[in-house]
Amino acid sequence: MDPLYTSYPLSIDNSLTGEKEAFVPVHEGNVGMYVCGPTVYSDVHLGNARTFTSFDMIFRYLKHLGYKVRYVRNITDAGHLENDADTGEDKIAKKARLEQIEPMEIVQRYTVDFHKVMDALNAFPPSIEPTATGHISEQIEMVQSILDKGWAYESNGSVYFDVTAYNANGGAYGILSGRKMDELQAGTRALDGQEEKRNPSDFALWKKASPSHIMRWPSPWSVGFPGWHLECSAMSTKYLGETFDIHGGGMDLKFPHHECEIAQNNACSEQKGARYWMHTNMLTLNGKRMSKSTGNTILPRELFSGDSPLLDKGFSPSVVRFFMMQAHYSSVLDFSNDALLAAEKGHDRLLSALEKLDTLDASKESTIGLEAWIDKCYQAMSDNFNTPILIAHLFEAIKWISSAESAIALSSADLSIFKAALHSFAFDLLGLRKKSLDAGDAHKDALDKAMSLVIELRAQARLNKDWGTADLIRDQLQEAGIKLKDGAEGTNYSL
RNA sequence: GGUUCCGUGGCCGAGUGGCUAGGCACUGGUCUGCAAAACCAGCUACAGCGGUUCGAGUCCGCUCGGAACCUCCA
Repeated sequence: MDPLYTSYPLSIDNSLTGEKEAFVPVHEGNVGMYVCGPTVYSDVHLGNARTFTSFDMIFRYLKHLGYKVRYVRNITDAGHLENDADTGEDKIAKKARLEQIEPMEIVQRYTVDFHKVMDALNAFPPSIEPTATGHISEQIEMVQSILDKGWAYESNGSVYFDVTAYNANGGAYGILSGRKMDELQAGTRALDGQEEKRNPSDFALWKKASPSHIMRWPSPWSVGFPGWHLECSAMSTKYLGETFDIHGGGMDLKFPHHECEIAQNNACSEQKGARYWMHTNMLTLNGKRMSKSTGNTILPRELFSGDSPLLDKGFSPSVVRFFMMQAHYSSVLDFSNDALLAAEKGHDRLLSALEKLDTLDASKESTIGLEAWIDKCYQAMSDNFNTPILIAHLFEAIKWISSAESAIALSSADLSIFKAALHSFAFDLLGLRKKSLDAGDAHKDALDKAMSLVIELRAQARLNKDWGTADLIRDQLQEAGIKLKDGAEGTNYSL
């Protein structure tokens, strides 16, 4: 049987060209995808979580289509300059000194935290999660190779990429972000080492370490650390090759980070690295950019627990994920208490319909066009991963399932196809998770038994028209966070 | 100031020139001891002003408003 990607060919909005393009991988049937990971010097924030959740969905769909995917997402644990430090000191080292611990201790703590958040959001780990500090020699080799080409120069122990020379020799710095060279000259500020550069738009490939800089490695030029953009070029090349399929990251990395990456890759191997660039959009909170200084910020764990002045309550990771999937990855998404509340209701309705799916009976014949429906779902996803459209189609199916009089009938063959399709769309692709999986099963069993007893007692009271007792039970349970739902076939409850 | 992008019904959010996206809220109904839940039905918007077109939410121009980037940032 042919893989799904032949029936539902994928198209991707390529930010390198600005066009939506048919996706054709370098090696048929295989996909190499590199996504810029987090800098692990503080708590992962919600924006990071959105980006990585989007790429998790993309990873899931690529695999679902039948591709063999190698998904590489790095951990940046070295090499970024502190923006408000005039020492040119490593971000991680600076924080370490403030907290009086080892840099790698910071890295470890926030890496673990990051993994916890992504796990809660039901994101698969990438195939490879390389660290910048684990790939210093590869980065040094890359610097050397660019120097050999003549597109970089050494200055006082540091090495800078020579943007002017690169562009004079056929390079296209600015190709991704649409920036023109002359526009890049203005508006620079007094960064450390600026006087070492020939040109303000040149960027560091290797930086000589100041005496206070803790993270440092020997190199042919100085004891120092790699430049801001080098790790991604080095690691994507190492694990995916000089030319690979997809490179992703947040929109904010487009310039300068990804622009520099392309230049570095191109300078080394005359390949541009990735053929398809995908940029996920930003997340705002109550219509504004998140900012710690104004208090307009929220951490994933605060979102889950509700421990924030901006929220009435906590939202389960599956609800958060559903909320994110209701918007397209390439659109700005605004987080707010009200929007989350609305998403939660939709999410819960979707999941309870999926539970009801198991109780559906098969008929002799099908009365709906199941094939056409499944086709629509795949076409939405294959059209640049349009999860909001997929969700709209899912709600159409929900209507079929939950109509009281069973508006539809499905043959037993179709019923199992229908079940399998819904499960794979909701759980395998969107990555939603059933609530019951969160609670311990033993507790759940015990609660079920206790509740059926309470429900039985209330049913007796109602039979005796003892409304006082019946309503007391209902109201007290409500206060305890348990909601009774009276239906035609008896009463059940939800937490 | 420059680059990129966005402004869709009460709210959130899809829309790839012509065919009701969807969710939440709301209103009516079914059900019900009451309520909730559930189910059924209704709710037709595209910032403003011009232009192109037989036809524009969708293309072009201008105006207003917003976002990201231009300095580390998903």
